[in-house]
Amino acid sequence: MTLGAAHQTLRDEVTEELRRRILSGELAQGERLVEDRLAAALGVSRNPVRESIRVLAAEGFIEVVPRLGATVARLSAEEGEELFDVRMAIEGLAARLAARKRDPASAERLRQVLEQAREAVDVGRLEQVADLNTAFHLAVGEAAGNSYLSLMMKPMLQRAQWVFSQTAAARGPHSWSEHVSLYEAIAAGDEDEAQARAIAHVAAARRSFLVAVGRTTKHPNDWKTVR
Amino acid sequence: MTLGAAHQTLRDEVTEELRRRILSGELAQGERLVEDRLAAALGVSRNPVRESIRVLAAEGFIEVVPRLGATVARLSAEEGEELFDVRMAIEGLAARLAARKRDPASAERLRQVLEQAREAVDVGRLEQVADLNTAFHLAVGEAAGNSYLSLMMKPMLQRAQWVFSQTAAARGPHSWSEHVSLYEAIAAGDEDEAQARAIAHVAAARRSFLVAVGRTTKHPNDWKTVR
DNA sequence: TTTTAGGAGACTGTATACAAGACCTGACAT
DNA sequence: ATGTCAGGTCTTGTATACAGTCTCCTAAAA
Repeated sequence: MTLGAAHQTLRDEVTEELRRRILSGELAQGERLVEDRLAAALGVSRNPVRESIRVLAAEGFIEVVPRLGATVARLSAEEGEELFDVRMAIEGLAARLAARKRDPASAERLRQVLEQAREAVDVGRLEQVADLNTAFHLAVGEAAGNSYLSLMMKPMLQRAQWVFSQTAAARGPHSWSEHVSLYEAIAAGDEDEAQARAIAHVAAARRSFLVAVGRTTKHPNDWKTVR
Repeated sequence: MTLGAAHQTLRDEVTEELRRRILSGELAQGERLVEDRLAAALGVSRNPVRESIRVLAAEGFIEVVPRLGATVARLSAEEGEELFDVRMAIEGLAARLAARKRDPASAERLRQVLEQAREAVDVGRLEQVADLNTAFHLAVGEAAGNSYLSLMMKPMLQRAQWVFSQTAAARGPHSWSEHVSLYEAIAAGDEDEAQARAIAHVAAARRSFLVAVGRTTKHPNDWKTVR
């Protein structure tokens, strides 16, 4: 394997690599995660792998049954949809708090991500766009200046990205104009507007998701694959 | 140690025990968690302890710095207050969804917890009351029938319990009448009312907290319902 | 044909062993 | 006084070893 030198510990590298593989679909829903195999594949011992599994389980990407082992979680269409309810509540709050705080550095960070995204969209690097989308939403969360909110949002947004990647439900460029208008409301310090736009944005994403699920699956409740 | 036989694996027992010790204050904020010592104290090897630490870190009860070790997280008064913002958003949503769903089994569960709480209050078992309070809020979350919401709420509510226990900011019996009225709104299927009562309940808890820490309220947070 | 017993293999759970980083201390130099 | 360097200790990171449990396959019994 080629675990980068960015991390200090193998368990962090393994955690990130496993999360990446799950988000990218390399590890399919329901797929069994055999510690030995993963360890061998990543060139490490079982220990870092096990610790990673606990973390990813706590974040909801993996399901663990004692003595039976770990599997990649399954996302039913219903669970996918449910996530949007949570996102609306959480991201609406994040946008409101961010607007209230109106921190210049955070605003700069948002602009930065938007700029990167515009480039990535132009060049058509779809993979990167998904990451930047997550980064933008996360940056709104950070801008709220609420540490527990940030802690919650990170796995939540990664899960959202997962839902989309598993559904082939990418959103068009209008998603980015929604981001821009959300940014503007935050920068203007308009709490109500910021919250409303964040909620509307997630609601739009939900509609895209539902359309995609309706299109790409024969049995809406059984769009999951595997095992 | 007296690890019960309720669990199948040591790591689950250790996780629960460590969480309990943190919530109860036996392990103080900022206290260093030395794996060897914990393992010896609990009569297990370091391995289950390490895995527990990862889980509790993901839940925000422990902070880990690679190669330096783990410490019990510190709760500033500000962080404690911030948690209430998140709770209002999340628990408001949970109450709304629970009212929408109106599941009889869930309602029964809520009644059950309320009944147990009434007994515990009568007998004056304060320790148990705190647990039942958390159990009630969690039951509302379960009643919403949203799996990711439940996943989020469990650590969030435990953290809330921690905030209160660390602040000696217990609430009086009126907290339970608020619970009852929340239950009634849910059972009646009144979404708006349920959400409003949940938010009001958390807001009241926030005021108790602020009084206990001797802090003046920054933002009354009067924002209304969502959706 | 269905059911059940039992045993081999695979895998997880737990413990132990070893490697390496971080911190402290004290001597010595500037 | 400040700095820094060496060594020893404490602790975490990682690997390996062993034990216990589950699965699955096979074959005998009903």
